[in-house]
Amino acid sequence: MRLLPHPSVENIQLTEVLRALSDPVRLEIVLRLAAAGEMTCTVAGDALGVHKSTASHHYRMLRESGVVLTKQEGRLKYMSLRHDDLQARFPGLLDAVLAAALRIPAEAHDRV
Amino acid sequence: MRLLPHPSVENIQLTEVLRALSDPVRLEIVLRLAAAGEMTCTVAGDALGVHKSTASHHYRMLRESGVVLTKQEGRLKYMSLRHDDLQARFPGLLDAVLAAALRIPAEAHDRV
DNA sequence: CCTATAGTTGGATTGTTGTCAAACAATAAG
DNA sequence: CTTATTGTTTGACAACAATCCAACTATAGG
Repeated sequence: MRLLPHPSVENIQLTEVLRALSDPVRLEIVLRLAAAGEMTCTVAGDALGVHKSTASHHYRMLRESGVVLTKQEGRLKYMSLRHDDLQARFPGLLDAVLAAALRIPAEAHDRV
Repeated sequence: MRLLPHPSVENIQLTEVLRALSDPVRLEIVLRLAAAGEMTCTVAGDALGVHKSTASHHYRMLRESGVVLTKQEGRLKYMSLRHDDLQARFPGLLDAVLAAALRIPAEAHDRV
């Protein structure tokens, strides 16, 4: 099991987290991770409507902003929300975003 | 007293709010509004380190995303946080962002 | 009417971002 | 070793965003 480079908890930046969550595709990925816990990139990126390289780009944004943790096992990469880290750094923020996103039809994240 | 065009509560988009709050300059403006309540653009934009036209651009972003309410009285424009509207639409979100931003030195919003 | 104040708009620039396509790398499995 | 699977990287491109400057609008006050 190999861990990819991530920002430490104290280096997670508020503006970068907000920026990461402000993209509809990334928000959808985060919602899936919140609903299903750890999942591979392929599963998380299924039927997102974007090219796999675009999805890969979003995985990196989410990882580098500190929103998700990625670990590699064999040829698979498992992503999971850094829920505890984010809760420690910005209490209530992720939960508020998740609740807000869930209260709205998924198609509306982009534009109503 | 004249009101500028704003999105209605139900048309406030989560991703647009997050996007609006993800800019250090705008986040600083929002912090000032949270601390001092209603204030004019000049006061809100004082010593932000950006040109007044840039600040004006940010005021519009904040208004069009639904974060602030702007009303004109004479030649002054007063901005205030749409705290109740945001609380109704995305409960806990603004408070979590404000708390997160306050817990960090202002200079760190950009980059530590 | 003239002038100062408050803020916006338009243009230009510079940098960032989201996207796809094609090529690549790494691993698992036959 | 060969092949299929998983995901990344690189390049290209268009759209967007932050910024400044200069010009503008609108209002208040003399």
